[in-house]
Amino acid sequence: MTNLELVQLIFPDISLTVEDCEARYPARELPEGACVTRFAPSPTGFVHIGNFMPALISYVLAKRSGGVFFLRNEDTDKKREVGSALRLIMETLAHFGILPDEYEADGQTVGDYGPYVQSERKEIYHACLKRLVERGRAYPCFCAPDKLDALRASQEAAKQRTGYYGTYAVCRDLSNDERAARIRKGDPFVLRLLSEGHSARRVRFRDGVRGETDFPENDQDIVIMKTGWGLPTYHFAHAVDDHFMRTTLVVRGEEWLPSVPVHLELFRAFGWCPPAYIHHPLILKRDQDDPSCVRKISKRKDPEALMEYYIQKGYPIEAVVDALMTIINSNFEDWRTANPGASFLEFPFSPRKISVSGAFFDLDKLDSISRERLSRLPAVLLRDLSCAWAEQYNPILLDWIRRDEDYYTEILNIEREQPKPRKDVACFCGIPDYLWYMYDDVFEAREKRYQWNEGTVRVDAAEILDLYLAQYYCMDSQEAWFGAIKELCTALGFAAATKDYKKNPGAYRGSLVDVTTILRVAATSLRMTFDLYSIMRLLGPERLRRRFDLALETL
RNA sequence: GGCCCGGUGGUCAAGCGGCUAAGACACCGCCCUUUCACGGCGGUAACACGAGUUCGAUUCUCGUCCGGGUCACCA
Repeated sequence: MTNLELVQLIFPDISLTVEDCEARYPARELPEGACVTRFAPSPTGFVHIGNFMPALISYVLAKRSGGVFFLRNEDTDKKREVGSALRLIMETLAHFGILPDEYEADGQTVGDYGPYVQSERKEIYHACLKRLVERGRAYPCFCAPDKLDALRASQEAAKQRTGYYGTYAVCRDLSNDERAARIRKGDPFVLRLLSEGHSARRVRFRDGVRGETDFPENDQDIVIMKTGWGLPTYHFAHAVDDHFMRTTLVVRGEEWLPSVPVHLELFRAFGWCPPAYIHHPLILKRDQDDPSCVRKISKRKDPEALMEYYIQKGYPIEAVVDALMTIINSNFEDWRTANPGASFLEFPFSPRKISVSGAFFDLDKLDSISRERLSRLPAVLLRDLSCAWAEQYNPILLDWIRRDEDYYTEILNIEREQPKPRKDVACFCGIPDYLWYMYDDVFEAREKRYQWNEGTVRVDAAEILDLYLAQYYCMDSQEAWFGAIKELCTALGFAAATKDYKKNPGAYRGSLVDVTTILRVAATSLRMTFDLYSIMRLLGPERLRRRFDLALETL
């Protein structure tokens, strides 16, 4: 039996050819130097930071070069597929401003190189598989999983390289007649690549991060079509899809580096030109339970591995992107300092500046970047962003905002729109802790400890608070108010200037700091708050009086 | 175990044969200050180890050690 007859037996219904595909997916007409990149997730759940990283790099590189960035749904593993995952992935990407030029969603296909869902590309894979079988570069393998397990075990015992290769590739040597007979009998089978590689020879290729690299050639007869629905494996789909979708640059994690020889052999088997590759370093994590263990950041163990984490916490998208870019590209931070307002797309991204070793993702650093960004936002913008976030993730904050948006905005505006704004909040979820005490019901309901200075006594505090409300509640301006505070100090025998007190502590009951601390703690229960004048002004005398009464009871 | 990729302060990292080895985050101290914060100034802290090449190695070579990745009909 000839290869052609065997092909007919395996793929009786496929009339599509590789040439048809070539014609259907012609080379893209793009400007010189434009790259075509893609994000190719498998729809198994939330977006992992390790997937977001290549998506971000791919997007930047495509956009900056005037190229195309597309989304391909790699749903060939039907066991792990989660139905809603693709939608979620697209939403997450969109949340961070990454919008693919070509994609398929809700039955809508955008772009000329689709379908963009692998399970819908079966005919294309089969056309390519046909070609390989015809040429004798692929063959059906009937080895059952348990047989392969046994093979591996025996190889390990004999200290041999494991895998399906050389003389271990027993189905290689089946005649086409035997193959046909078993197929007709209904025996399940996979299709394997017939590798022409030799492990003693080496393949050279250029990685965009590391430069020239070489590996032993692939000599494994890897599975290229799985049993069952006849879907391709990742390796095969990668070659076929990225060829016909005319991808010019594949960005993926370093964990793929060892399989490059496989991919190169696949491309060569078809006579196709492989894309350029960038293998970026992995994001690592020190294990909580075992600090000596460093590992790939993991969905299961590390909440911050999911992009969803940053959305839920309410980090501004620019901060997350900046934090990631800082890790990816060693000169991003300097650029950001020089261009604080620019979009990350303006950053002259150079693959050669991608670092080569794995990195810990530092949440402190993210917080710092985020604080900086949030502090530069006008109050109304922060109000809108945090409100939109609260609608999704924090009904309590939403309630506070909705009661009186202007009041909320005024609180946010305290010490904000000025050259050196406060940097108290790193994410929207930090806002309630920042301003809870400005809401009376929250303030009164919360169990709290009044952070009085050591030695503060009731009579002193009462005297200060009474006098303050009775005579010195002056709110014309910050200056007038502060003047009143000083006057109050003098009237009660406190030093109005800290320096005077330091010079001669015995001459006073205390200093202005003691007085303002009493006022602050009485008003908020806290020693650490934003500007006291603003708090007093927003609270007003009635609410203050009530708070002062409450406070005195704790002394 | 085989193959691969790495190894500069706690973290991210500049460096690309000659430097007192940048910077950022974190931490500590001081100053400023009505508190906090912001800001300013300063500080602690690093080239994994051993050979070689060289007048000279963080930088080049080799070895050792350590870490990571990968060896599926998962991607």
